[in-house]
Parts: sequence; C-alpha cells; structure tokens
Amino acid sequence: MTRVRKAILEIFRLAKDPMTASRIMETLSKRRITANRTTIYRELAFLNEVGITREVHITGRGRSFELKDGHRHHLICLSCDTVKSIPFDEHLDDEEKRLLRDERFRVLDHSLEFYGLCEKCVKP
Amino acid sequence: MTRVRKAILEIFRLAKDPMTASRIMETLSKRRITANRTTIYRELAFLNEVGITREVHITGRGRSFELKDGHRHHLICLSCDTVKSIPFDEHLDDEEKRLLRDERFRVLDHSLEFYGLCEKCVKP
DNA sequence: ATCTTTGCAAAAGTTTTGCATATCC
DNA sequence: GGATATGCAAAACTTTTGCAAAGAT
Repeated sequence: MTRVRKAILEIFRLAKDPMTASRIMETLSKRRITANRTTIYRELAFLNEVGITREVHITGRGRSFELKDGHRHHLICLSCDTVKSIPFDEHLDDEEKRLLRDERFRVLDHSLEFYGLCEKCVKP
Repeated sequence: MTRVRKAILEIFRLAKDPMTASRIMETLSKRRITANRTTIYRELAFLNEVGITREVHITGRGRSFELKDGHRHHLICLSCDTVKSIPFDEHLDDEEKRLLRDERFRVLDHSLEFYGLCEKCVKP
C-alpha cells in the first residue's frame, strides 16, 4: 500500500462519478499530491486487474473507472451531464439465461448505461 | 452525398463489428481510397449527429461507431474478441419504466454490452 | 534482499482546430 | 453562388514503453 495508491483509492471512495485518468490527475494536484501520469495509468491498470475497480465508458467522457460495488448501472443526464450510479437490475438475469440458451453465449459481465433526463432537468 | 461519405457508409454496411476511426482509415486505404484523418473524424461526427450511426464503447477497443439498425446490444467474446450484435431486448422496457417511476429519470437511449464467451470459445 | 512501485523522457496513438481550397446542388 | 465537405499542418489530448531510481515488506 503505497503513497499514490492510497491517494487514488481515497479519490475513488469520495468520487460520485466514474473518474477518467485526467480527472484523477487534476484531483491529485488540487490536493497537492504529486504523481506522475505514467504512475496513474499503471495504477489504474493495476486496480482493474486485481478487481478493485472496473472500467466504464460514458459517451462524451472517454474511458473512466469506478470502484466495484453494488452500483453497476448508470443514469447519465444528457442535459446537465451528471451521472448517477444505480444498483444491479435483476431483469438482466433472464436475458443472460436467454443468451446462453439461444445464442450459446455465456455472459460473464455486462455494462449498462441509460442516457436521458434526470429529475432536475426533466421538469423545466 | 460525397466521395468520402459514400465510401464510409459502404464500409459500415459491410462491417460486422462496430468500427473505430482508425479501422475505418485502414479499410479505406486497403481499398485505395484516399481520405484525410480530419475528414474521417468529421464525417463520423456528422453521421452520428444526423442519426445514421451511433457511438459504441467496447472495453479494449475504444470509441467505435455502427449503423443504427435493429441491432442494439453486443455480445463481446473475451476469448476470441469477436463482437456479435443482437436485437433489442424488451426486458429493458420494464426497467426504463421503473426508472421513470422510482428515480424520476426519463430514459431516452441506452447502451448494453455483454462480455463473456461465445459459442466457439465456451466449449473447449 | 527482493519484488513492486515510481518518475522521467520519449514515443505512439487519438482527436480537434483553423484556415484555405475544392466540391456539391 | 452559397453552403457544405475536404485537405493540410499543427496542436491538444490520451496512453504506452523502456529504463533507472526509490520504496515497500
């Protein structure tokens, strides 16, 4: 458990959104923590490999990462650009079973993002 | 309907996978069609804006694009790296209704990718 | 002492911008 | 002719690589 790793994990803990490499760099420098770009990319690769984080792709934000916890899906507001993470949806279990049966595809993981209007933006 | 646009649309028609900008550039040059990088990025942006294509993100492949047709979801094999597009799954309608009711989030679009093992790779 | 992480410099890869020219209808 | 598309050069941004030094257990 090293200096940079600790700092990055702390950022992930506080983050409400999936974080890109460059947002992590910005956040680190705001906190006056120096860390090289290379180190950050390597750390992100490491955290992914060992299964602490997972990769997320949101249109318009590029490659991002988030902690692996119960929140697997995302509600992305096209108007205010906020991202809300929501818990796993059981509907997909049925679909995954169907894919194994009909397509003979064994699902190991999935990624699901909803794009639309959040509560604040849907009203006005 | 111009030279480059026609060529790119033809590539999308023949493509079985979502295509990245650089794969489109490679394909064009294989066919001895000259087109500038800039033009390709602008053309991809245009096709997206007018709704002919849509953006797709597949982990390990970066930003890709595909024609908008009935095939909205993807089965991505983690072993042989092939991508199969499959039709829309109605299970999500229920989930989208639930999100409107419980989260007050109005879904306008979504992105769903399954990662796992395809028929060929699941056997051995 | 050994294995892992870090920094640095440099390269490779991706995407965007501004401006001038060509093409389309 | 006027709008739109294209090419070029350059810049900005993102990610990776190789090697040497520092840090962790």
